[in-house]
This record gives sequence, structure tokens and C-alpha cells, in this order.
Amino acid sequence: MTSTDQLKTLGLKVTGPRLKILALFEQTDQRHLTADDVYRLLMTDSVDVGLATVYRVLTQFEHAGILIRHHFDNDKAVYELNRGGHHDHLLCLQCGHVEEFFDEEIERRQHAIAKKHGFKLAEHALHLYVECERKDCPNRRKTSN
Amino acid sequence: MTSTDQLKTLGLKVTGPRLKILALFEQTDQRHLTADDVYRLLMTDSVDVGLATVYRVLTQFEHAGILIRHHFDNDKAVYELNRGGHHDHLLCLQCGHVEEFFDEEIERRQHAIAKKHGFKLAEHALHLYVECERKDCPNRRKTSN
DNA sequence: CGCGCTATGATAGCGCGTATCAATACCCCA
DNA sequence: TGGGGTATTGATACGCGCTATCATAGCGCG
Repeated sequence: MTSTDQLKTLGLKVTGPRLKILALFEQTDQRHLTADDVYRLLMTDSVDVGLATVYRVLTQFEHAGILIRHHFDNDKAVYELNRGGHHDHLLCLQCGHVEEFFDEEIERRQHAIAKKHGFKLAEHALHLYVECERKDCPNRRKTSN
Repeated sequence: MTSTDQLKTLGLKVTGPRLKILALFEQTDQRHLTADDVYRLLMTDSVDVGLATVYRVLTQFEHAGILIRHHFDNDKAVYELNRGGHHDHLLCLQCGHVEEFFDEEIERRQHAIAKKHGFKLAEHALHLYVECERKDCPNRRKTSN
């Protein structure tokens, strides 16, 4: 399915900015991008999109299920393409490197815990903050600045 | 140990605002307070403390280990008294009710996962967002507004 | 008690994100 | 294919949580 069809299917009008932003997430090797990252990357590609539009499109894509939003413990939200498989995140405190993982048992216990407390689990956030053992942390910073 | 001694031990000058804020956390039944919560509660007790001081004291207390700071998925940070036992949080999406839990097995697996990926676990955040089954959610909102 | 130095309070500033609103671009239909 | 109605865009003002600034106040040591 083309990006155009994808947007139509979701009931979103097919516009330049939306196509450009979607293409960006599909092409870049950066899995996790902030709104500002997106804005800058578009700029460097000489694609002229307003910052407000970037924010709007990102939230629309999130509601449409195309993107997933995360709030790692810094102040900016990051978005990643929703490829379907749920996972949690492991983040290096030194360099900001992000890695993904999934643990069946943890997922199971989360549901059990919620149930034990009399609630129904709706969603969860599990962030493991780690430190690279090496001083010269090999990973590049993920989010700019 | 008195609050005064506690502050001295930590190398913090014993001042009115610091004593008042510490007393607040020790007395209130609200385990999790935002900076604004603290500010308002002091106001209603006719204790005149500037908002800037509230923010400063909270971060000082956090660094000193008296308080623990959490960023639940809303925009404001909340603080709770550090009573020593580590725990994670379960939050009702409807009413903002906060409950605490601890799961030995999840803790264990978190360390194992970090290790498997070649990192050393420094800290973690695990938030379970749940929904009260009942429409008339019985729990009061925890953070004001 | 008095002095030095830190803490405080009022307020300006900052960063991320959202609301506003006129101008634009998409899409439908003739 | 082109015109018109409506959703989208972009520039910018605003909101909110929090921090920086700086003159004044108050803690505590001698």
C-alpha cells in the first residue's frame, strides 16, 4: 500500500506535509524522533513545513495509529513508526541510545498486578535507564542537541 | 530524629520554608504532591512561601534523598516522601488515583534484560495505567486542577 | 551580638507544545 | 478541467511547568 493510500484509508486528507513526514519515518534510520528532529530533517531536505504543522501531523498520526508516542524521562516527546510489535525501551543515560525489548513474563505479571489491585490494565510504560560500561560510550546521541 | 536534625545531618540550613515543606509531606495523607500542590497547601495553612522556593526545596530534598520525584505521563512532576522501600506505580486514568506495588520477579527480569543487552541497569520507571471498572470512579483526584 | 553568606521571594525568562486566524491547497462534482 | 467549499497550513501569540536573576531577609558561627 502506498503512503497516499494509507492516509486515505485512515480518513486523512493527502497533503504534502503529511506525505513528507510519513516518508521521513519510513526512510530514516533514526527510530525515535522528536517533533524538532522532524522539523530539522525536513529543513535540511529543503522541505518547507511549519513547526506547528509538524506537531499537528505527529499527533494526528499517533491517533491514527501510524506512530507511537513515548515520553522518556527528558522533557521532549519522541515518536516512532508503529510496526505492530509491542515493546518497551532501554535507554542509555550517557548517550541517549535507545534499544527495544519485549519480555513475555513481565507483560503477564503487569496484568496480574493490575488485576490483583482490582483494576484493568489499559497501558503501561516501562523504561530501563542503563549505563554503558565503557567510558567512551559508542552510541551516538539519538535526539539532537 | 527531629526534622531539624534531619536537615542538619544532610547539610541543609534549617529554615522556615524547609521545615514547613518537610512537615507537610510527613503529615498529609496525599502521598504524591506536585510543586503546585505543595504551594497551595502551604497557602491554605497561611504559610507564606514563594513558588520559586517550593521548586528549589523540592529539588534539594530530592538530591538529599528525602523525597523521590516521579514523572507520571501527565506534564507535572510529583514528589513523595522516601520511606526506603522501592516500589512502582499503578495509576488510574480516570481519577488519577495512585497505588504502589512491588514485584520481585519483574525487578529481577529488568536487571537480566539490561545485562543481556550489554548494559548495567541504573534505574527504571514502570507505570501501569489502569481503568477503574466502575463508571463512578471512587477515588478522588490526587493532583489538583 | 554582629557579620558573612546562604536562602528567599518576585518576577522575568525559557522550552515544549497548543490555540488562533488568515491564507492556501486539497478534493468533489459539474 | 475548473470552481468552490472545507480542511489544512504556517506565523505567531499564548499557556504551562519550571529555572534564572537579583535585591532583600534570615540563619548561624564566632
